[in-house]
Amino acid sequence: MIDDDLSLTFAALADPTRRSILAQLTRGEATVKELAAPHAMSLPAVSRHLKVLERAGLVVKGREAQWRPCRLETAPLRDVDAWMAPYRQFFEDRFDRLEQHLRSLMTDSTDEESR
Amino acid sequence: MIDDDLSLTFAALADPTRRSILAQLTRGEATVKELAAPHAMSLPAVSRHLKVLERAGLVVKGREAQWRPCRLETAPLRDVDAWMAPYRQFFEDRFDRLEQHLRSLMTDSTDEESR
DNA sequence: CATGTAATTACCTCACTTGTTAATTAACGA
DNA sequence: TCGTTAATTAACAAGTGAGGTAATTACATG
Repeated sequence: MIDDDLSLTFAALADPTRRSILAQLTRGEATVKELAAPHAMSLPAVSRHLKVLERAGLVVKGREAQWRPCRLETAPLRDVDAWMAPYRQFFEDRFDRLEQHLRSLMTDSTDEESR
Repeated sequence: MIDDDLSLTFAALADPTRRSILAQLTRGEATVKELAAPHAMSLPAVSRHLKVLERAGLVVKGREAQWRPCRLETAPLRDVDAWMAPYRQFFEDRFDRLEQHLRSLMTDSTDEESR
């Protein structure tokens, strides 16, 4: 994808293996081999997944001897969050309404207080 | 993509044209032709983009004579929002600190009311 | 019924992604 | 220096994505 940052980020997130890698990295730094371990996949494949995440800015790779400790970088996720903002009202309203509905159900079943 | 819902959603969002279409739909329903108008692209191309969005559940198409009024559906975005939750702590801390900083700047410059 | 409009489907092309195995680079350590 | 380990790169196959034009479907209307 020769696209913008947001497209790069979304494309990076559009793969279960890569999302799994990100989840792993929330538990701290890890080497490529460590990140590859839980995935039924060759090491080069995981290495390329990491490259995609790196290109999207979601992962930063360091160098320690022959290891490449990978670290989570959430800046692109903040951009996703910002992109979501205009859409949030479309589902947060309904959620609020649902929450309100559930709350009214509770008050109805237990005791009075109509509005 | 023979993947899960989240991958389908992220893949659908990983294209500027499709995100532009979603933005258009926040301003109300629109036909395929209307959605295609702002994009320097053939109608079939836009039709296929809509199919991707539809498959991801982000767009619902109705039928009115020969028109297919498209409507925004944000349920998948709520799933994205939920997926982001564990990562939010990694960047919201900083944002909260910024918000707090800005708020303190405001109260400092205008007048009192600390807590 | 013929015509025009909205939209999709068919067909083709080009480029990229994802996975594999084999080879290569880089660094440590006996 | 030789062998081992970590990781990447090379080379290949298969699948997918995105675009175009041409043909087709579906509906409305003169």
